[in-house]
Amino acid sequence: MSSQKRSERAVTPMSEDVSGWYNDVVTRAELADRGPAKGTMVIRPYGYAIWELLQRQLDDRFKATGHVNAYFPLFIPESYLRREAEHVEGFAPELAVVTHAGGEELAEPLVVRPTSETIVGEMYAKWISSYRDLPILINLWNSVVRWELRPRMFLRTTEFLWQEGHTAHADEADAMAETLRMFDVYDEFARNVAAIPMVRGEKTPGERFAGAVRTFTIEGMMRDGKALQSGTSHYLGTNFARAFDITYQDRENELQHCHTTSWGLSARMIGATILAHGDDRGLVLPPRLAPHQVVVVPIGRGDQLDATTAEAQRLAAALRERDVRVLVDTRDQSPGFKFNDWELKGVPFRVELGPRDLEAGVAVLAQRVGDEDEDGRARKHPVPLAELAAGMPARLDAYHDALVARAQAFRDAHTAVVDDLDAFTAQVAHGFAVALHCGDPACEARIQETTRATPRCIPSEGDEESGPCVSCGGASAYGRRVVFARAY
RNA sequence: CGGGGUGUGGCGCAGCCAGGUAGCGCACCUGCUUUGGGAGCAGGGGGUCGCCGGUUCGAAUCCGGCCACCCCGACCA
Repeated sequence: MSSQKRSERAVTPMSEDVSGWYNDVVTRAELADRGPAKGTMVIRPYGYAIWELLQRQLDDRFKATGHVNAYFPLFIPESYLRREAEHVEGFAPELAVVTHAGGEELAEPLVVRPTSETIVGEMYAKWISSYRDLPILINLWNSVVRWELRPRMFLRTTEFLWQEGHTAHADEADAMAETLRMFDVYDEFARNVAAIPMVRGEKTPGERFAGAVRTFTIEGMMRDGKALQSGTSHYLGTNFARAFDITYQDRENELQHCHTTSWGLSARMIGATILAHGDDRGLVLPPRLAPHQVVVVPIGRGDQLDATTAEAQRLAAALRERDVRVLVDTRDQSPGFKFNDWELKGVPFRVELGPRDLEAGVAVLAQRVGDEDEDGRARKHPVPLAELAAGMPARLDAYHDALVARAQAFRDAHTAVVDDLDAFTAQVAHGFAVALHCGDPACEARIQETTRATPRCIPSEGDEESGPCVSCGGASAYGRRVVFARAY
């Protein structure tokens, strides 16, 4: 093939233009497409299959920790938002408001939910009256709308899919335990399902959720060294309980305010997966989020193709028996086309099955990443057909572990402790800077202005340390170092 | 909202400077040949040239205005 043809089909190299690369991968791998209205996107079947896998595995974890699902309305009376001062202030700029409906102006405008704390609070107030009603542990799978100035598919769209958990508890200890429990669930999920080792920690006051007392976050490092907030868990104290009268009578017959929590993880996690694992060939999917973990490509023509296709189907059946998601690609395309197509789509393992292989009783196995030759091409290994299916679950697990290790190594290589502003500025250009900070919001703002980096979190793991602020030289806050990075 | 860029078949582009009614590659359809890294040949379908107005015998092309989208900032899961 001519090199011209090739470059036309390949995605924009990541090294050249990360945004261009990202857009190419999302559209060419058929994960999503832009919707007609600004900031909207259509999640295509391949992308939605990833979402369904993510959703199911996360939902299992919610159920295992005692939560139940429910559905709350899309429309919220505007006045509800106003009841919690910080909450309104935080969300006012990105609200979509419905003022007309049924051909008439509404008596009270309705906001399209940007998040559901307020309407959940209103209903919880109605449902909770005794300590016997607590805790209440509800999760919502829905979409929310936040009017974004600069949309990017999966990372920041006007409407996005997510889940939001909302819980109410008798006291702070209970609510804090819940906040941290779900924080752990997110962290574990990110590592064990999305294969992304997260930096976990607490948000600084300036970065906290509007209306929260404490916010915990998992931050992933993308291949360009930028941070992506990938899940947050909030302890809301009694802020919403006081705003919405969520009260209960305790054993002593005293009226008490509930302590509430909320926690959310969105389809942005798909964006995180793309940006954390992808390469110049396209998408790299972790096996537990891959709609097809194995694709089998039968090769040959005429009767030979019939024979290899039949064998491919037998192999696929054996793989399915072991709960491997497998697809036999019987499209009327050349084998080379299929190899490239499935590499672009990030499928972990590819099996080639040709006449020569049938003869030898083997199949040719290649993996998407982690086993390349000098030219960067996936090595091909003949594997006895009889052993392929039985060994696949272990191979998938090993592949997952290798992705985690690779991402971890990348993150470590792009994270550095820095103690002066020059080193800080250089570091955030390509990774995370771990620095002492005074905690002054004005100082945070100055850092962002000059370096475009923001405090991502105060890491949960980390030695106690104090000293001069990396920026202003004032006394450090938090008793430990803060992770700074440019963020998506 | 500031700075940069782009609008021409589904996608990527040329044509515009020197106006004459649209072309290339990919994709698509049909047929034959092919199938171990993006197949070949032949035939074919598909475009109000972002929108509105102006100049002109005639506008994708020149002039004025508007709009949309993308990228980089400010806001954000």
